[in-house]
Amino acid sequence: MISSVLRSIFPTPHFSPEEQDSIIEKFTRKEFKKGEYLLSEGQTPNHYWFVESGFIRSFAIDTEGNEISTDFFTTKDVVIDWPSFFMRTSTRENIQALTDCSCWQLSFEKFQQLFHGMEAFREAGRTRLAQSYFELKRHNISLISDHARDRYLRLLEEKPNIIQNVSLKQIATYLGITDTSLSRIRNEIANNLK
Amino acid sequence: MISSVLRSIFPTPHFSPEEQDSIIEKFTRKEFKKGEYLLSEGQTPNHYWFVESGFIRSFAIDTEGNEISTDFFTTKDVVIDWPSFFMRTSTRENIQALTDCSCWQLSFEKFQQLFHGMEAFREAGRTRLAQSYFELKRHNISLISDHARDRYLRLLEEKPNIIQNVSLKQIATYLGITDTSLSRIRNEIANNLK
DNA sequence: CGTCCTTCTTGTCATATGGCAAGAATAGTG
DNA sequence: CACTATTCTTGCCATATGACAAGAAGGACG
Repeated sequence: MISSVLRSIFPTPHFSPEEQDSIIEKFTRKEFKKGEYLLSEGQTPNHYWFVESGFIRSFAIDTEGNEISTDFFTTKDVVIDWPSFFMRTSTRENIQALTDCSCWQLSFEKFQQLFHGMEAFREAGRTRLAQSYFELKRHNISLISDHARDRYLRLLEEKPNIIQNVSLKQIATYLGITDTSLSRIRNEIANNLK
Repeated sequence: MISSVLRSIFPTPHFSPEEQDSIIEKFTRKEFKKGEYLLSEGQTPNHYWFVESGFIRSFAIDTEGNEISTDFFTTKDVVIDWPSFFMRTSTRENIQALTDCSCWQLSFEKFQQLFHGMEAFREAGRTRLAQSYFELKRHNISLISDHARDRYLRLLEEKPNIIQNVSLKQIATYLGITDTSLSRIRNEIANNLK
Protein backbone atom coordinates (compact mmCIF):
# COMPACT_ATOMS: atom_id res chain seq x y z
CA MET A 1 0.00 0.00 0.00
CA ILE A 2 1.45 3.35 -0.99
CA SER A 3 1.42 6.27 1.38
CA SER A 4 3.21 9.47 0.56
CA VAL A 5 1.69 10.90 3.74
CA LEU A 6 3.39 8.38 6.00
CA ARG A 7 6.71 8.87 4.25
CA SER A 8 6.48 12.60 4.74
CA ILE A 9 5.72 12.05 8.43
CA PHE A 10 8.85 9.92 8.85
CA PRO A 11 11.09 11.82 6.45
CA THR A 12 14.30 10.70 4.86
CA PRO A 13 16.95 12.62 6.72
CA HIS A 14 15.75 11.26 10.06
CA PHE A 15 14.78 7.81 8.91
CA SER A 16 16.66 5.46 6.62
CA PRO A 17 14.67 3.82 3.82
CA GLU A 18 14.77 0.54 5.75
CA GLU A 19 13.44 2.24 8.87
CA GLN A 20 10.70 3.88 6.84
CA ASP A 21 9.69 0.54 5.42
CA SER A 22 9.61 -1.18 8.78
CA ILE A 23 7.50 1.67 10.17
CA ILE A 24 5.09 1.90 7.28
CA GLU A 25 4.43 -1.83 7.10
CA LYS A 26 3.02 -1.68 10.63
CA PHE A 27 0.27 0.74 9.67
CA THR A 28 -3.04 -0.30 8.24
CA ARG A 29 -5.46 1.76 6.24
CA LYS A 30 -8.68 2.75 7.99
CA GLU A 31 -11.66 4.61 6.57
CA PHE A 32 -14.20 6.52 8.64
CA LYS A 33 -17.56 7.80 7.49
CA LYS A 34 -18.71 11.30 8.32
CA GLY A 35 -20.04 11.35 11.86
CA GLU A 36 -18.30 8.15 12.86
CA TYR A 37 -16.32 8.03 16.10
CA LEU A 38 -12.66 7.04 16.14
CA LEU A 39 -12.75 7.08 19.93
CA SER A 40 -15.46 7.63 22.55
CA GLU A 41 -15.33 8.71 26.17
CA GLY A 42 -14.77 5.77 28.46
CA GLN A 43 -12.87 3.64 25.95
CA THR A 44 -9.21 2.76 26.30
CA PRO A 45 -7.61 3.43 22.94
CA ASN A 46 -5.68 0.62 21.25
CA HIS A 47 -4.73 2.63 18.18
CA TYR A 48 -3.85 6.02 16.93
CA TRP A 49 -3.98 7.47 13.44
CA PHE A 50 -2.41 9.75 10.91
CA VAL A 51 -4.86 11.51 8.65
CA GLU A 52 -4.49 10.91 4.94
CA SER A 53 -7.57 12.94 4.02
CA GLY A 54 -10.64 14.35 5.74
CA PHE A 55 -11.44 16.46 8.76
CA ILE A 56 -11.71 15.32 12.37
CA ARG A 57 -12.42 16.95 15.71
CA SER A 58 -11.92 15.92 19.30
CA PHE A 59 -14.11 17.13 22.14
CA ALA A 60 -14.73 16.55 25.82
CA ILE A 61 -17.96 16.76 27.79
CA ASP A 62 -17.87 19.34 30.56
CA THR A 63 -19.62 19.21 33.93
CA GLU A 64 -22.79 20.70 32.44
CA GLY A 65 -22.85 18.16 29.63
CA ASN A 66 -21.69 20.55 26.91
CA GLU A 67 -19.37 19.41 24.17
CA ILE A 68 -16.11 21.37 24.33
CA SER A 69 -14.00 21.04 21.20
CA THR A 70 -10.39 20.37 22.09
CA ASP A 71 -8.75 20.03 18.69
CA PHE A 72 -9.18 19.69 14.95
CA PHE A 73 -7.22 17.41 12.65
CA THR A 74 -6.59 17.10 8.96
CA THR A 75 -4.09 15.66 6.48
CA LYS A 76 -0.75 14.71 8.07
CA ASP A 77 -1.95 15.35 11.62
CA VAL A 78 -1.62 12.71 14.29
CA VAL A 79 -4.96 11.84 15.89
CA ILE A 80 -4.38 10.60 19.39
CA ASP A 81 -5.39 11.22 22.96
CA TRP A 82 -1.88 11.12 24.41
CA PRO A 83 -2.71 10.46 28.07
CA SER A 84 -5.07 7.54 27.63
CA PHE A 85 -3.02 5.99 24.82
CA PHE A 86 0.17 5.96 26.87
CA MET A 87 -1.28 5.35 30.28
CA ARG A 88 -3.67 2.65 29.07
CA THR A 89 -6.55 4.35 30.83
CA SER A 90 -10.05 5.18 29.68
CA THR A 91 -10.31 8.49 27.88
CA ARG A 92 -12.36 11.61 28.56
CA GLU A 93 -12.15 12.59 24.91
CA ASN A 94 -14.36 11.87 21.95
CA ILE A 95 -12.87 11.87 18.47
CA GLN A 96 -15.25 12.17 15.57
CA ALA A 97 -14.92 12.33 11.81
CA LEU A 98 -16.46 15.55 10.49
CA THR A 99 -16.13 14.37 6.90
CA ASP A 100 -15.42 11.00 5.34
CA CYS A 101 -11.84 10.26 6.32
CA SER A 102 -9.02 8.06 5.26
CA CYS A 103 -6.42 7.34 7.95
CA TRP A 104 -3.37 5.24 8.69
CA GLN A 105 -3.81 3.28 11.88
CA LEU A 106 -1.14 1.95 14.25
CA SER A 107 -1.89 -0.39 17.15
CA PHE A 108 -0.48 0.19 20.62
CA GLU A 109 1.41 -3.08 20.40
CA LYS A 110 3.13 -2.21 17.13
CA PHE A 111 3.76 1.26 18.44
CA GLN A 112 5.56 -0.19 21.43
CA GLN A 113 7.72 -2.35 19.19
CA LEU A 114 8.78 0.67 17.20
CA PHE A 115 9.14 2.95 20.22
CA HIS A 116 11.37 0.63 22.16
CA GLY A 117 13.13 -0.79 19.13
CA MET A 118 14.02 2.26 17.04
CA GLU A 119 15.74 5.31 18.45
CA ALA A 120 14.67 7.61 15.61
CA PHE A 121 11.06 6.59 16.08
CA ARG A 122 11.00 7.42 19.76
CA GLU A 123 12.76 10.70 19.21
CA ALA A 124 10.16 11.60 16.62
CA GLY A 125 7.29 10.49 18.84
CA ARG A 126 8.62 12.39 21.82
CA THR A 127 8.97 15.49 19.67
CA ARG A 128 5.43 15.14 18.39
CA LEU A 129 4.07 14.93 21.91
CA ALA A 130 6.21 17.85 23.07
CA GLN A 131 4.93 19.87 20.13
CA SER A 132 1.32 19.05 21.04
CA TYR A 133 2.05 20.06 24.60
CA PHE A 134 3.45 23.35 23.39
CA GLU A 135 0.39 24.12 21.33
CA LEU A 136 -1.95 23.16 24.13
CA LYS A 137 -0.15 25.52 26.48
CA ARG A 138 -0.25 28.27 23.90
CA HIS A 139 -4.00 27.85 23.62
CA ASN A 140 -4.20 27.92 27.38
CA ILE A 141 -2.39 31.22 27.68
CA SER A 142 -4.44 32.60 24.83
CA LEU A 143 -7.66 31.68 26.64
CA ILE A 144 -6.41 33.71 29.60
CA SER A 145 -4.83 36.69 27.84
CA ASP A 146 -6.44 37.25 24.48
CA HIS A 147 -9.85 38.40 23.46
CA ALA A 148 -12.08 35.88 21.74
CA ARG A 149 -11.73 37.90 18.55
CA ASP A 150 -7.97 37.42 18.49
CA ARG A 151 -8.25 33.72 19.18
CA TYR A 152 -10.69 33.38 16.31
CA LEU A 153 -8.49 35.28 13.88
CA ARG A 154 -5.48 33.18 14.80
CA LEU A 155 -7.44 29.96 14.38
CA LEU A 156 -8.49 31.11 10.93
CA GLU A 157 -4.86 31.72 10.01
CA GLU A 158 -3.69 28.39 11.31
CA LYS A 159 -6.56 26.28 10.00
CA PRO A 160 -8.12 28.24 7.15
CA ASN A 161 -10.20 25.33 5.94
CA ILE A 162 -11.86 24.93 9.33
CA ILE A 163 -14.75 27.12 8.16
CA GLN A 164 -15.81 24.69 5.45
CA ASN A 165 -15.70 21.70 7.78
CA VAL A 166 -16.72 22.72 11.26
CA SER A 167 -19.92 24.27 12.59
CA LEU A 168 -19.82 27.62 14.37
CA LYS A 169 -20.84 26.01 17.59
CA GLN A 170 -17.96 23.54 17.46
CA ILE A 171 -15.48 26.30 16.70
CA ALA A 172 -16.95 28.48 19.44
CA THR A 173 -16.45 25.96 22.23
CA TYR A 174 -12.84 25.53 21.12
CA LEU A 175 -12.41 29.28 21.48
CA GLY A 176 -14.14 29.26 24.84
CA ILE A 177 -17.19 31.28 23.80
CA THR A 178 -20.76 30.64 22.70
CA ASP A 179 -21.80 30.29 19.10
CA THR A 180 -23.86 33.44 19.56
CA SER A 181 -20.80 35.46 20.49
CA LEU A 182 -18.77 33.97 17.68
CA SER A 183 -21.48 34.94 15.24
CA ARG A 184 -21.27 38.54 16.47
CA ILE A 185 -17.50 38.53 16.26
CA ARG A 186 -17.71 37.33 12.66
CA ASN A 187 -20.16 40.07 11.92
CA GLU A 188 -17.85 42.71 13.39
CA ILE A 189 -14.93 41.42 11.37
CA ALA A 190 -16.93 41.22 8.15
CA ASN A 191 -18.23 44.76 8.55
CA ASN A 192 -14.93 46.03 9.80
CA LEU A 193 -16.60 47.38 12.90
CA LYS A 194 -14.40 48.11 15.92
CA MET B 1 24.20 11.41 48.46
CA ILE B 2 20.94 10.02 49.79
CA SER B 3 17.62 10.88 48.25
CA SER B 4 14.45 9.23 49.35
CA VAL B 5 12.62 11.56 46.99
CA LEU B 6 14.38 10.21 43.91
CA ARG B 7 13.80 6.64 45.00
CA SER B 8 10.12 7.32 45.44
CA ILE B 9 10.01 8.84 41.96
CA PHE B 10 11.57 5.72 40.42
CA PRO B 11 9.91 3.17 42.67
CA THR B 12 10.88 -0.42 43.27
CA PRO B 13 8.27 -2.41 41.39
CA HIS B 14 9.09 -0.58 38.15
CA PHE B 15 12.83 -0.19 38.66
CA SER B 16 15.30 -2.77 39.91
CA PRO B 17 17.73 -1.64 42.62
CA GLU B 18 20.51 -1.55 40.00
CA GLU B 19 18.41 0.60 37.71
CA GLN B 20 17.59 2.94 40.58
CA ASP B 21 21.26 3.32 41.37
CA SER B 22 22.24 4.00 37.81
CA ILE B 23 19.50 6.61 37.56
CA ILE B 24 20.18 8.32 40.85
CA GLU B 25 23.93 8.60 40.33
CA LYS B 26 23.24 10.77 37.27
CA PHE B 27 21.45 13.42 39.32
CA THR B 28 23.21 16.23 41.13
CA ARG B 29 21.94 18.28 44.02
CA LYS B 30 21.06 21.89 43.23
CA GLU B 31 19.94 24.61 45.63
CA PHE B 32 18.01 27.72 44.61
CA LYS B 33 17.46 30.83 46.68
CA LYS B 34 14.05 32.44 46.94
CA GLY B 35 13.47 34.56 43.84
CA GLU B 36 16.14 32.82 41.80
CA TYR B 37 15.34 31.63 38.27
CA LEU B 38 15.79 28.02 37.26
CA LEU B 39 15.00 28.96 33.67
CA SER B 40 14.31 32.24 31.86
CA GLU B 41 12.50 33.03 28.63
CA GLY B 42 14.81 32.76 25.65
CA GLN B 43 17.13 30.17 27.17
CA THR B 44 17.41 26.62 25.89
CA PRO B 45 17.23 24.35 28.90
CA ASN B 46 20.04 21.86 29.48
CA HIS B 47 18.58 20.40 32.66
CA TYR B 48 15.44 19.55 34.45
CA TRP B 49 14.75 19.01 38.12
CA PHE B 50 12.83 17.09 40.74
CA VAL B 51 11.91 19.11 43.80
CA GLU B 52 13.19 17.85 47.13
CA SER B 53 11.83 20.80 49.10
CA GLY B 54 10.55 24.30 48.42
CA PHE B 55 7.98 25.94 46.18
CA ILE B 56 8.39 26.94 42.53
CA ARG B 57 6.25 28.54 39.86
CA SER B 58 6.46 28.80 36.12
CA PHE B 59 5.01 31.66 34.14
CA ALA B 60 4.90 33.04 30.62
CA ILE B 61 4.75 36.64 29.46
CA ASP B 62 1.68 37.43 27.37
CA THR B 63 1.35 39.88 24.48
CA GLU B 64 0.63 42.74 26.88
CA GLY B 65 3.69 41.95 29.00
CA ASN B 66 1.77 40.40 31.90
CA GLU B 67 3.10 37.43 33.79
CA ILE B 68 0.72 34.47 33.41
CA SER B 69 1.38 31.68 35.90
CA THR B 70 1.37 28.33 34.13
CA ASP B 71 2.16 25.94 36.98
CA PHE B 72 3.29 25.46 40.55
CA PHE B 73 5.71 22.83 41.82
CA THR B 74 6.67 21.33 45.14
CA THR B 75 8.21 18.20 46.65
CA LYS B 76 8.38 15.25 44.21
CA ASP B 77 7.19 17.31 41.25
CA VAL B 78 9.17 17.39 38.03
CA VAL B 79 10.15 20.90 37.00
CA ILE B 80 10.57 21.04 33.27
CA ASP B 81 9.39 22.88 30.20
CA TRP B 82 8.73 19.81 28.08
CA PRO B 83 8.72 21.39 24.62
CA SER B 84 11.96 23.33 24.88
CA PHE B 85 13.75 20.55 26.75
CA PHE B 86 12.94 17.93 24.15
CA MET B 87 13.03 20.06 21.05
CA ARG B 88 16.21 21.87 22.08
CA THR B 89 14.60 25.21 21.38
CA SER B 90 14.51 28.42 23.39
CA THR B 91 11.70 28.53 25.90
CA ARG B 92 8.82 30.93 26.39
CA GLU B 93 8.58 30.00 30.06
CA ASN B 94 10.16 31.41 33.17
CA ILE B 95 10.67 29.17 36.16
CA GLN B 96 11.31 30.83 39.49
CA ALA B 97 11.85 29.66 43.07
CA LEU B 98 9.20 31.14 45.34
CA THR B 99 11.03 29.88 48.44
CA ASP B 100 14.52 28.55 49.02
CA CYS B 101 14.54 25.24 47.19
CA SER B 102 16.50 22.07 47.10
CA CYS B 103 16.31 20.10 43.85
CA TRP B 104 17.79 17.12 42.02
CA GLN B 105 19.10 18.11 38.63
CA LEU B 106 19.54 15.96 35.52
CA SER B 107 21.33 17.15 32.38
CA PHE B 108 19.89 16.63 28.91
CA GLU B 109 22.86 14.46 28.00
CA LYS B 110 22.44 12.13 30.96
CA PHE B 111 18.71 12.12 30.37
CA GLN B 112 19.26 10.93 26.82
CA GLN B 113 21.53 8.12 28.01
CA LEU B 114 18.84 6.92 30.39
CA PHE B 115 16.00 7.45 27.95
CA HIS B 116 17.55 5.53 25.11
CA GLY B 117 19.29 3.01 27.33
CA MET B 118 16.66 1.92 29.83
CA GLU B 119 13.17 0.85 28.83
CA ALA B 120 11.66 1.42 32.27
CA PHE B 121 13.04 4.95 32.34
CA ARG B 122 11.51 5.92 29.04
CA GLU B 123 8.19 4.36 29.95
CA ALA B 124 8.19 6.38 33.16
CA GLY B 125 9.21 9.57 31.38
CA ARG B 126 6.59 9.12 28.71
CA THR B 127 3.97 8.58 31.38
CA ARG B 128 5.05 11.68 33.24
CA LEU B 129 4.73 13.79 30.11
CA ALA B 130 1.38 12.22 29.25
CA GLN B 131 0.18 12.97 32.77
CA SER B 132 1.28 16.61 32.45
CA TYR B 133 -0.52 16.80 29.15
CA PHE B 134 -3.65 15.46 30.76
CA GLU B 135 -3.58 18.03 33.53
CA LEU B 136 -2.90 20.84 31.13
CA LYS B 137 -5.90 19.85 29.06
CA ARG B 138 -8.04 19.60 32.15
CA HIS B 139 -7.06 23.13 33.10
CA ASN B 140 -7.86 24.19 29.57
CA ILE B 141 -11.37 22.79 29.67
CA SER B 142 -11.86 24.26 33.11
CA LEU B 143 -10.90 27.71 31.81
CA ILE B 144 -13.63 27.35 29.21
CA SER B 145 -16.36 25.69 31.23
CA ASP B 146 -16.03 26.52 34.91
CA HIS B 147 -16.49 29.72 36.83
CA ALA B 148 -13.39 31.26 38.34
CA ARG B 149 -14.74 30.37 41.76
CA ASP B 150 -14.79 26.67 40.95
CA ARG B 151 -11.29 26.78 39.50
CA TYR B 152 -10.06 28.44 42.66
CA LEU B 153 -11.71 25.92 44.94
CA ARG B 154 -10.26 23.04 42.98
CA LEU B 155 -6.80 24.53 43.05
CA LEU B 156 -7.08 24.86 46.82
CA GLU B 157 -7.98 21.20 47.10
CA GLU B 158 -5.17 20.06 44.87
CA LYS B 159 -2.47 22.35 46.23
CA PRO B 160 -3.59 23.40 49.71
CA ASN B 161 -0.21 24.86 50.61
CA ILE B 162 -0.30 27.22 47.65
CA ILE B 163 -1.80 29.93 49.83
CA GLN B 164 1.23 30.13 52.08
CA ASN B 165 3.67 30.31 49.20
CA VAL B 166 2.11 32.17 46.31
CA SER B 167 0.76 35.71 46.04
CA LEU B 168 -2.85 36.32 45.09
CA LYS B 169 -1.78 37.91 41.87
CA GLN B 170 0.25 34.88 40.85
CA ILE B 171 -2.62 32.55 41.68
CA ALA B 172 -5.07 34.79 39.87
CA THR B 173 -3.26 34.71 36.53
CA TYR B 174 -3.11 30.93 36.74
CA LEU B 175 -6.88 30.93 37.16
CA GLY B 176 -7.30 33.37 34.30
CA ILE B 177 -8.64 36.26 36.36
CA THR B 178 -7.30 39.42 38.00
CA ASP B 179 -6.10 39.57 41.58
CA THR B 180 -8.98 41.95 42.28
CA SER B 181 -11.53 39.39 41.20
CA LEU B 182 -9.81 36.65 43.13
CA SER B 183 -9.90 38.79 46.24
CA ARG B 184 -13.65 39.22 45.83
CA ILE B 185 -14.12 35.50 45.25
CA ARG B 186 -12.22 34.76 48.44
CA ASN B 187 -14.41 37.22 50.26
CA GLU B 188 -17.57 35.55 48.97
CA ILE B 189 -16.31 32.14 50.01
CA ALA B 190 -15.22 33.31 53.46
CA ASN B 191 -18.56 34.99 54.12
CA ASN B 192 -20.49 32.20 52.51
CA LEU B 193 -22.18 34.67 50.20
CA LYS B 194 -23.72 33.31 47.03
C1' DC C 1 9.84 49.00 67.00
C1' DG C 2 9.17 52.29 63.44
C1' DT C 3 9.47 52.76 58.36
C1' DC C 4 8.80 51.32 53.80
C1' DC C 5 7.16 48.46 50.30
C1' DT C 6 4.46 45.00 48.65
C1' DT C 7 0.16 42.66 48.84
C1' DC C 8 -4.60 42.53 49.66
C1' DT C 9 -9.23 44.53 49.95
C1' DT C 10 -12.97 47.36 48.54
C1' DG C 11 -15.61 50.94 45.89
C1' DT C 12 -17.29 52.66 41.45
C1' DC C 13 -18.03 52.05 36.92
C1' DA C 14 -16.98 49.81 32.22
C1' DT C 15 -17.03 45.93 29.05
C1' DA C 16 -16.88 41.32 27.09
C1' DT C 17 -19.52 37.74 26.80
C1' DG C 18 -23.68 34.82 28.06
C1' DG C 19 -28.77 33.44 28.00
C1' DC C 20 -32.75 33.22 25.67
C1' DA C 21 -35.70 33.49 21.85
C1' DA C 22 -37.24 34.54 17.12
C1' DG C 23 -36.35 34.74 12.58
C1' DA C 24 -33.24 33.79 8.38
C1' DA C 25 -30.32 30.94 5.91
C1' DT C 26 -28.51 26.65 4.72
C1' DA C 27 -28.13 21.76 4.21
C1' DG C 28 -29.88 17.05 4.37
C1' DT C 29 -33.39 13.83 2.80
C1' DG C 30 -37.15 11.39 0.79
C1' DC D 1 -37.73 19.82 -5.67
C1' DA D 2 -40.32 20.50 -1.70
C1' DC D 3 -39.91 19.71 3.35
C1' DT D 4 -37.65 19.50 7.54
C1' DA D 5 -34.01 20.02 10.57
C1' DT D 6 -29.94 22.15 11.59
C1' DT D 7 -27.18 26.08 11.75
C1' DC D 8 -26.50 30.90 11.81
C1' DT D 9 -27.80 35.69 12.84
C1' DT D 10 -29.72 39.29 15.55
C1' DG D 11 -32.18 41.73 19.42
C1' DC D 12 -32.72 42.49 24.28
C1' DC D 13 -31.15 42.24 28.68
C1' DA D 14 -28.27 39.84 32.44
C1' DT D 15 -23.90 38.82 34.59
C1' DA D 16 -19.07 37.72 35.41
C1' DT D 17 -15.13 39.86 35.39
C1' DG D 18 -11.93 43.90 34.34
C1' DA D 19 -9.89 48.65 35.07
C1' DC D 20 -8.55 51.93 38.05
C1' DA D 21 -7.74 53.96 42.35
C1' DA D 22 -7.59 54.48 47.39
C1' DG D 23 -7.01 52.69 51.53
C1' DA D 24 -5.81 48.70 54.85
C1' DA D 25 -3.02 45.15 56.15
C1' DG D 26 0.92 42.49 56.35
C1' DG D 27 6.12 41.59 55.98
C1' DA D 28 10.93 42.81 55.52
C1' DC D 29 14.65 45.23 57.51
C1' DG D 30 17.60 48.54 59.56
